Amino acid sequence: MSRDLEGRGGRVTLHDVAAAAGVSKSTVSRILDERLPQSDNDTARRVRQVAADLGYIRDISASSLRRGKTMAIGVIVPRLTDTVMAMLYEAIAKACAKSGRIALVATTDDNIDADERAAETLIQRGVDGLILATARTGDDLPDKLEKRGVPHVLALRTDGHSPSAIGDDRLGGYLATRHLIDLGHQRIAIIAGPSFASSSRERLAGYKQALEEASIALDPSLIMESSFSIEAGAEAAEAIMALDQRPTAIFAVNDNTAIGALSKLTNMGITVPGDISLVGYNDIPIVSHLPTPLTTMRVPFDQIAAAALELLDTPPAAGNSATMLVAPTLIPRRSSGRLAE
Amino acid sequence: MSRDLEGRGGRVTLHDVAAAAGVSKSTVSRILDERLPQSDNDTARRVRQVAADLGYIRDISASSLRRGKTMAIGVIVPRLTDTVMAMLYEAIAKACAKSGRIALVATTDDNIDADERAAETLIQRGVDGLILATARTGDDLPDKLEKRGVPHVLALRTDGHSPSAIGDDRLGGYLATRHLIDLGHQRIAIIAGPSFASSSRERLAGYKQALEEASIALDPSLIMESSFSIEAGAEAAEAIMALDQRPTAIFAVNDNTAIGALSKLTNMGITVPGDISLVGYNDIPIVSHLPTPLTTMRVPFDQIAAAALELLDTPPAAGNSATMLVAPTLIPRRSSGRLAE
DNA sequence: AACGTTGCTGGGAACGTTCCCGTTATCGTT
DNA sequence: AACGATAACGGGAACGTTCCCAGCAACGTT
Repeated sequence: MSRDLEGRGGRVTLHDVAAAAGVSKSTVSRILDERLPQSDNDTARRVRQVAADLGYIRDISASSLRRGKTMAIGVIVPRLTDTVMAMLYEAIAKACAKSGRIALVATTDDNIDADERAAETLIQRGVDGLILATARTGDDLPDKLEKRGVPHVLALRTDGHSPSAIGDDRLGGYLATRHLIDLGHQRIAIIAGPSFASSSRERLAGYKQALEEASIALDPSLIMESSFSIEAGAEAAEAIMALDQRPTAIFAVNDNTAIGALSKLTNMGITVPGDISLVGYNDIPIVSHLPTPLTTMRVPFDQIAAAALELLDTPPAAGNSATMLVAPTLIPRRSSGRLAE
Repeated sequence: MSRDLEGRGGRVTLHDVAAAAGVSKSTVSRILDERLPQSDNDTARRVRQVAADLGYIRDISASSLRRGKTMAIGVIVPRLTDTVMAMLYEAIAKACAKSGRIALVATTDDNIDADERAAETLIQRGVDGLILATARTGDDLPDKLEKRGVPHVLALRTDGHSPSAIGDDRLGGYLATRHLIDLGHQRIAIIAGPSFASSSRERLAGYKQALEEASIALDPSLIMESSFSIEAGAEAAEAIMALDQRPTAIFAVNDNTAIGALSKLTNMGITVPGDISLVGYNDIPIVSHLPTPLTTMRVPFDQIAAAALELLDTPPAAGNSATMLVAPTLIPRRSSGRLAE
């Protein structure tokens, strides 16, 4: 009632709360410290009440300055319009929220310079660590970060030596291909994605492994390198269908290329799964709603996000494995069917 | 060479730079202030050089504390896995970067409580302003923000009185419908979206306006309320096709519902555009790659983002129009065709 | 030669929080 | 009743930056 401070244009500070509650600002600070076990003192309760009444909000800048931490994590992805990246980011954001942190995101458009610029921007923002989903072979950003002492983790893709939280892409590639083999397919093409990404390389490796295990000879002409885009999927499908000996099934490195392939096949008058079976990867929301719902591999982004944060928080001891793998699961849908004899 | 400070575990501060350059920290601060016109003094150049050599990075927490600004803008969207929202966010992030700001994003999953929580989170993070893409009728968040003195703008959707940067949805609805009418269609259904969003309401209004202008009687049974989801589009399409008198064209309130509709129609053996024409809204990347590329309205998200920031920076004088409209354009593709006689 | 202008400089007080540390209160033990 | 242990508290110095203000030199004007 007799508070004449609050009108003062400015914000409610710790000092104001302290004055109103009749204690020192140190005490208020201690009581409102979310890291300490919440005391249910008499004063504690009163102070919390007063703080709430006054609408006190801790000034994060002052807090961060003093604590030396911002409780912010930087996330770098190629683009958010790629639903896979949006899913990853949302998972990371949710995991961050659980530990009172916030995830800042920057995009690079798959431009390798933008990658460094994005990192710089986020570092200037004072993030406590960086999660990179843009790793590609020959990218030295992780090493630079290492040298500068910036905590960082790779997600979804790995460079082979930096701490990484990734899906088990080899297993995924194996399971997807194995699924097609189990359906009777022998001649299976792969839209292989770019070789600069560990995810595509590993999925390809899993594909080869499944073929070998089933004693199916590897036909190099069935391996179509591509990018991750819808268009690349369409082009690859076209190239595959131009082969002398057409395959009866296609494993696409991700849902985007699968969508492109599906589109192209439909336009060529080739039915899925009637004429050809198709498997994608990632299980982005849209693929279950396509005219032909897509068989795909589901990746537990929540676990990848959690693993990434864990790696950031407790960097693995040198020599220890710094890669956390999470297993994908097959989601069978209509786009893959038994081979017609 | 003779710098023994930098080893000290910690960061390079203004003080270190000042010492190394032989000037006071005030001078360094002034020279490195990015808001002032860049002076090309003799000392200025030297200080900048020293700062770069030492790898000085301004502590954003300290800076924000002192300046009373964080140069961060909060963005609240339902979800980023909705490509429209991802596009909007990327546009905002880019616009922010131009003015040295960063965009923090929070998602609500279309949950109205999460809306307030998201705002709270971002405010606690000290954002200088908030951009809301979640406005719905009956939502009092904008008013609460107004009362608390938190600068804010609505984007994509408006509540009718808060400052808003939106597409001209009525025009868009009109143009889309008009396009179908021009192709000879008379019986046009609309998958109308949710009535809680101004965007769907206005697109519906535009639809009605186009019909009226063409003297086509409005048939209420052709108006299907829905959500914004793919599934809702499929359901709506099914309902529309169950009508006694089927329409020859459908205008879907957004691309998602159009995709759902397309999917359902295909599965019902109804061809697009052979049996029925279809128009979507937003031009998300995927729709140009569908088996039947989708005719849709393109929304200039860059302009919406720029307008939103402008409204945040220079709040319109009371009484002045607080709504900035940007016009969408029709992108004709294969999904809409001339009515077969 | 005295005077205001202009431009650059450095000292030092903020910004709001956290955290160290010395003080005081509370309690159970001998 | 005296004592040590434990817990809660308050004063005050940081954290790194910005910004006000006074000082000072250089300059052109009267």
